[in-house]
Amino acid sequence: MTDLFPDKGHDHGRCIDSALHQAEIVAEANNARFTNMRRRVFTLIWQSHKAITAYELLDALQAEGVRAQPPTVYRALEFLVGLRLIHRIESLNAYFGCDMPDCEHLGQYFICRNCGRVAEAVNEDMSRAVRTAAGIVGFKIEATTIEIKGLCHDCAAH
Amino acid sequence: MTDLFPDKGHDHGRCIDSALHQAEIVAEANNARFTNMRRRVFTLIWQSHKAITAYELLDALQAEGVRAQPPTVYRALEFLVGLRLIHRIESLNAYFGCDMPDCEHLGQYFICRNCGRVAEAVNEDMSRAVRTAAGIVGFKIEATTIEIKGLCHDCAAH
DNA sequence: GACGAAATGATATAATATAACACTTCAATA
DNA sequence: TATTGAAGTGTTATATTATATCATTTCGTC
Repeated sequence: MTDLFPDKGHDHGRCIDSALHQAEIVAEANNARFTNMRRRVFTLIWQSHKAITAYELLDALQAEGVRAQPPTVYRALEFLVGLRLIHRIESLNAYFGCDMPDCEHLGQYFICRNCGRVAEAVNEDMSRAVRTAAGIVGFKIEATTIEIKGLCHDCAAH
Repeated sequence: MTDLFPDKGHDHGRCIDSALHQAEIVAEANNARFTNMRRRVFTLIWQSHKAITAYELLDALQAEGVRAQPPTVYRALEFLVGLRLIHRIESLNAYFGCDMPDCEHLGQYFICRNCGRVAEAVNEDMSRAVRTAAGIVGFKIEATTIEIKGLCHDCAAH
């Protein structure tokens, strides 16, 4: 078994740094401006491996002393989702950092209801199953949402 | 190709009747009361093959002369979702009638962004892929959301 | 430095959802 | 059949999530 969820002792500072670095590259490649506000929001999202809501981000920004309003947060989120630097988890109305923003992928999200952590997986069998099912019914796919709720390995064990 | 979406000329009255009939059976089997309000909401959801939001339902009820408030609608929805008589489409914040409430299934929803229709499919390859992926990472599944947006066969053709 | 496009600020409000408490309905049964 | 208790619904208020609109600022380009 390979646990997708990060170790308890993992060096989270490195997670964030690496994500930021990748994000800068992606933004650059898209001729998009990775502004201060966007960087702040992105960094806040990466503070944990949980999904975070727009208003939690807003509170966090305000706690940092930034005078922000909802539209500011939603704009940053829209930007980041657009570049696939983060993903929106529909069933939580929340956002989650993507750790493979440089390749197009159909991600599936495992969401632990106990610890709140989210892990993204890419699974070719699943992608193929979706494509095949769509093909059979003549459906032209534009976006796919796969969200799986339950207990992560750690939480299921306790 | 088998189009999951109903024919233009299909007898929708029969859809509704059949759904209502099945719903009554399911409710009975669960010792649950299929009250007037719940029946009204259920019937409204089945008025079309589109997903409908809570507030659209509320408006429809009020248009029928029923003096309803949001909690009334949300309670009926909760009841119906609980019995799996309807499904919530997370990415639309909307609800959709299930046409196979009598068997437990992992459904996937094809949502046409042009005509708004939704079709539910059950696909064993996909279910297996989800289970396998979860097994590999030691995740205990409790609920799965699969929503696919794009163009249905009819709309893609035009 | 002037200009225009993009980003952000600011205010207001729309859309979605739930908490809390009062009242009614209904089926079981005393 | 009257009682009663649980389930359902009514009602009011409010929480949560999201967007529209217009003013101002920032920033790269000329």
